[in-house]
Formats: sequence, structure tokens, C-alpha cells
Amino acid sequence: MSPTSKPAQVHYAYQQIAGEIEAQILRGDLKPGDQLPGETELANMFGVTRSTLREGLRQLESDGLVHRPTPRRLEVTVPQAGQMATRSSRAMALMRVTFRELSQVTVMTEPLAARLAAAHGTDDEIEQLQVLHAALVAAEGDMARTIDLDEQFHTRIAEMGRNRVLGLAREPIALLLFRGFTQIVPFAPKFYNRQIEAHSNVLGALRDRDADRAEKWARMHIEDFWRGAQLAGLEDEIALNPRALS
Amino acid sequence: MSPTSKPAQVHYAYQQIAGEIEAQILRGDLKPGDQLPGETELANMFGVTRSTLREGLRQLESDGLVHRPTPRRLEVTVPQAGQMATRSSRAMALMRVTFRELSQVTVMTEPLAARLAAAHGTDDEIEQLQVLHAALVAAEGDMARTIDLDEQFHTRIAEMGRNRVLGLAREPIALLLFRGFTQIVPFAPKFYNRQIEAHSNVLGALRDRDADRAEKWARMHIEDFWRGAQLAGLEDEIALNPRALS
DNA sequence: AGTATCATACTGTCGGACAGTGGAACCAGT
DNA sequence: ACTGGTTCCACTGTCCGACAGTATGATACT
Repeated sequence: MSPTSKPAQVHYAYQQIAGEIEAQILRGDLKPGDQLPGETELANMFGVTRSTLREGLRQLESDGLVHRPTPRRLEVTVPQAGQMATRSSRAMALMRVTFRELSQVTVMTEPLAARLAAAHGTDDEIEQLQVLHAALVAAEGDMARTIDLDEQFHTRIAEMGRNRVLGLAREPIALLLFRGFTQIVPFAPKFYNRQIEAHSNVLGALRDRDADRAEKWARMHIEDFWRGAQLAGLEDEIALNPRALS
Repeated sequence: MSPTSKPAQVHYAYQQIAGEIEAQILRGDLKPGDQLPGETELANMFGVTRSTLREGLRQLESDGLVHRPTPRRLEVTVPQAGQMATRSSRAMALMRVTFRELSQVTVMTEPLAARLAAAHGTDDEIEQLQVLHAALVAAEGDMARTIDLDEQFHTRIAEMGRNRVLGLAREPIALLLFRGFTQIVPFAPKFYNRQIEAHSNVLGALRDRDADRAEKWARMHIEDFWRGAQLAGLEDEIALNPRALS
């Protein structure tokens, strides 16, 4: 019953191949960076045609367990965070999750990220964050760029926390939530400036290595975002039209 | 630069096919439940061979955007939470995340889940949770079963919160963390009983619809887990050997 | 009408083939 | 001997054609 142990009927050859290689990776027989044999050879090893083998490979590729730096080289790899985030965002968008759902989670993740960043971020990273913030301020008016930089700002903080689990968990969520910016700003003119201010305060707290203050301002930042959504009457609205993710 | 808008070089035919169908789904031209034409017809539509088309389909399948209820029927679907969780867990296991990383996040997610459950769970769900808890108590000694039920208990609470975003975010994490149970119990004999007790208290709070108390006990529950890991000296140990996920 | 049978169409897999190309071996020049 | 360029080969992406097994819908039967 456990979601991780379901040796369900995987009778199809291409699934068996994907499963077998996956098992070898998880078992450690194949380590990230290892190069796999050519398709013909692999096909022989598994006793199938190249066509069948390729279908299996496509699946592994899509799972992020192998990838091709160049068409000629097929190597084992650990799933990339960005790839996982995209998949997750897409899933949530298709589920038509609401601003409420996103906010409820983000109001926990971002403050945690800020707290961890205060503890583990390097001076250099804080400096870079300052630069990013300056760019964000300078981008006033350009909505697309603002959203992009805003997302980067938050992600950068999360990275500073040295917690990859948090990184994986929050990225797809933040990705969706911050896109909602566009829908909120028109309803709350002052909103934009308050966001900038909050960023400044988080930045300041990080510089002082004040975890509590960083956490507090991050929380206020998100709560403010949520209030903006409420003002705009978007609480239970779909956060993002899936088509925006194309 | 945005992770969602990368029309990178997708020159390969099978990638274009996957991309095109994916776009149609995100755009809403294809809705979950819709049935797709046969492979031959699709291949003609895209002007490629069936072999090539199939490679594209395998990718979509693996992404969870389409699936085959029966080999004959190929239909559009929204990615299943369980599938995403498995992928995520696997990625984290391969990244060799530590107990520390998992705990830091879980100590936020589970209390939030408990709080939301107190607010939105139905009486019926609380009853079912009681049954599950009873089974958990009865399973004393059977480690594998205990872990399985424990994970179910937490997941059930998360579902009661009616927040799909939280569900997606916490599932893969909880999946990994609770498996660590095995490594902790030997070091902390009393640990097991305290976990049961905590569950009881959360359950009681839910029954009283006391969100604060539910949240508090959930937090204590996780913090206790974390202390157990510390007692066992596992703070920075790999939470789960990837091979356990095969 | 409900059930059983049959025919058809479609999937999973196979085998072979070919153009384009990236890498490696090989050769030449200094 | 080492570097730089050329050639050749292996390998990928794609195509074509084929076949067994089977699920699905159509047909026939009770």
C-alpha cells in the first residue's frame, strides 16, 4: 500500500527497462555522472529492440534520472530542482489551486526560508541579494520583469538557508503565487510599494543576522500579499491560468 | 529566464510532439478526461512515424499529463498527487537530504495541516482517523506496518485541511522522514510511546475543533521526532538510503 | 432485450534502414 | 613530440513495414 513500494504489473517491456535502470540508480549501481552504453548495446542487454529500449529511456529522461548533455552522451543524473518545480507548478495549475491554498503554505515557507537564511547565508550572498533588490526597485513599471525578479529574490533567500527540501517544496508554490501579482496590483495601488519595503526590511534583518526579525518581516510580507488578494476578492480564485505556464 | 517560459531548442520531433500536446492541455484545448485519437492517426496529424510519436507519448505519460486506463484508451489527465510525491521523494533521496533538512520543513507543514484539519475536517473524517489510530496502536511491534500507518495518519490529516498545495508539498517529505523511524527507535525506547501519545492528543484536539491545540500537539510531535533523531546522532545523516525506495 | 460471438482495429514489439553528426583515431606540419 | 586539421566510424534520431495478441464495438442468436 505504501506509495513507494508498488511492484504493480509492469508487464510492458519498456516499463521494465525503465524500472530496471531506475532500480540500479537507486541501488547505487549506477551513480550520477556515470555514462550509459549506446542504445544498441543496451537493447541487446535487455533483449529488446532499440525502439522499445528508446521508449524506456524517454521515460527515464522525463523522470530526470538520466539526461543527454549531448545527443551522443547518455548519463545518469540526479533530478534537477528546476525541472521538478516546473512539473509541480504545472500540476497545481491544472488542479486549479486557489490563492488561499497557495498563501496558506507560503506564509509558512517564506518566513522559514528567511530565518534559515539569516543563520546560514554568506556575506557574499547577502550582497548579491542587495544587488537583486536594487534591480527590482529599478524595474518599477515593468510588471513581467518585476515578477521575475521578485521570484528570484525569494528563491535566492531560500537557497541561502541551505535546506534543499525547503527549496524543492517552496519553489513551485512561489512560482505560482507570485505570478498572481499581476492580478492583485490593479486593486491595491499601495501594494507595490509595500512589497518593496518588506523586501528592504528582510534584507536589513539578514544583514544584521537577526533571524527573528527576518522571519517576522517575511511573514508580514506574505500576509500582506494575502491581504492584497483578499482586497482584490481573489481568495478562492484560480491562482493562475494554466495557459500562462506554456 | 523564468523557469516556466523556456522555448529552448526543442528540435527533436518527439519533444515537439510532447510539447505541442502539453501546450494544448495547458491551453485548455484538451481537458482532463478527453480521449486522444489512436497512435496512427496522431502520427499522421504530426507528420511523424508511430515510433517517434510513441516516444513523445511516453514522455507525456511519465509527466502524468496523459495515461492509459486500458491499453486501448489514451486520455488526458491531471497529474496525480501520489505520482508526484514518489518522484519528489526519489529526487530528495538521491540528493541525500538529511534529517535536519526534512525536520525543519516538517515542523512547519504538519502543524499547519493539523490546524487546517481542525477547521475543515468533517466529523466523518475524524472518526476514520480514530480508526486509523487504533490500528496504529494495535500494530505495535510491526515496524513496517507502524511506519505505513503513521504516514497514513499524517496524510489523512493533511487531506482534511482541504489544501491541495500543502498536500503536494508535504507528502514527499513526510514519506522520507517517517521512514527514518526505524533508525531512531533503537536509540530512544520511550520514543515509540510518545509518538502514540502525541497522535492521541492531536486527535483529541481535532475532535474538539481546537485548531490551536491541534497545531501545538502536531508541532510537539514533530519536535519530538527531531529530538529523537538528535539523540540517535542522526541530525546530518542521510535520511533514507535511496535503495529503500525501489 | 439481453447475451454470446465475431471481426476489426489498435497497441506493443520487432527488425531493418538511412541521413546527419559528434568524437576519435590518424595524419601532417612545425 | 606535440599541436592542428582531416577522415572515418559509430551512434542517434527518424522512418518504414510487419505481426501477434487483445480489447472493443458490431453482429447474431436466444
